[in-house]
Amino acid sequence: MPNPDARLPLRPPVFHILLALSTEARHGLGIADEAEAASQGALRLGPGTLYRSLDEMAGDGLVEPVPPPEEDADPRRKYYGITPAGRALLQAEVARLEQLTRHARARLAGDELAG
Amino acid sequence: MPNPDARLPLRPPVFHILLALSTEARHGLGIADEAEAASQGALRLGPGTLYRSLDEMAGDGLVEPVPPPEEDADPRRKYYGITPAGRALLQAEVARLEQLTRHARARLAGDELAG
DNA sequence: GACAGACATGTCCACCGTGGATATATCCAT
DNA sequence: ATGGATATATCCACGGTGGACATGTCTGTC
Repeated sequence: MPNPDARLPLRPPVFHILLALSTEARHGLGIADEAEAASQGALRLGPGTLYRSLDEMAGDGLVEPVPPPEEDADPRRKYYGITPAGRALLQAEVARLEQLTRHARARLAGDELAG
Repeated sequence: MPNPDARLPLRPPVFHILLALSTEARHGLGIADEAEAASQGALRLGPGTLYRSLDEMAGDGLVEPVPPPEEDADPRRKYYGITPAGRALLQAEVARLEQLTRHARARLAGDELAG
């Protein structure tokens, strides 16, 4: 992945899945729960989007199956971890969003008065 | 609009149209050009999305038709300006994106080494 | 040990937004 | 006057979304 920017912008489900996996490996529904909590309920990841995205992302090398982090984990759960390529792509997207918000902030300068 | 957050997140075209209008009134294609320049070519606003979005946003009171800013402007051009409601919504979305990037940055702490 | 309900993954389908193609009209330059 | 560029507007095929549904498995209770 010489140029992650070519894959940007990330679709919201892909972004939130990468973000949820950035701290630790999780299983499908655990990712959805984490994404919903992190966005304060704003994002609801339906099963269709969730599992299809995970398949695609695994095919693209952004995430990969990993063994369960706990010995006695529910064997139905399939855990995924983020790959270096996935982390690089997440960083590129965050940088892009930061640039976007900086640009917007510069344009909205002075509007704080209007609350 | 007592609670702008209820309309979040904004679809990318709506966000970029509001952003392009945040500094000055513009006409349709001028908005598309500005949005493309501001995103360094990353966003291409097709005519379908552009004019449909403008119609919807005008119906929602986010933008409104305004007289041409120049006396000798091309009469074919239809200029739009951002309304207070549109500006409030744009601010809410920027705040949401900032919170999202802060959250992501906190999780990616230490990754700068991998650059 | 059998049953019921919850949990986890996976598939299918209808809806919606996107953006390119196309159409129409008008402006500007030669 | 003619041709190319500009501007708005509509139409349609494509892709993504997410809810409904299906299947299988685990856990708790009696």
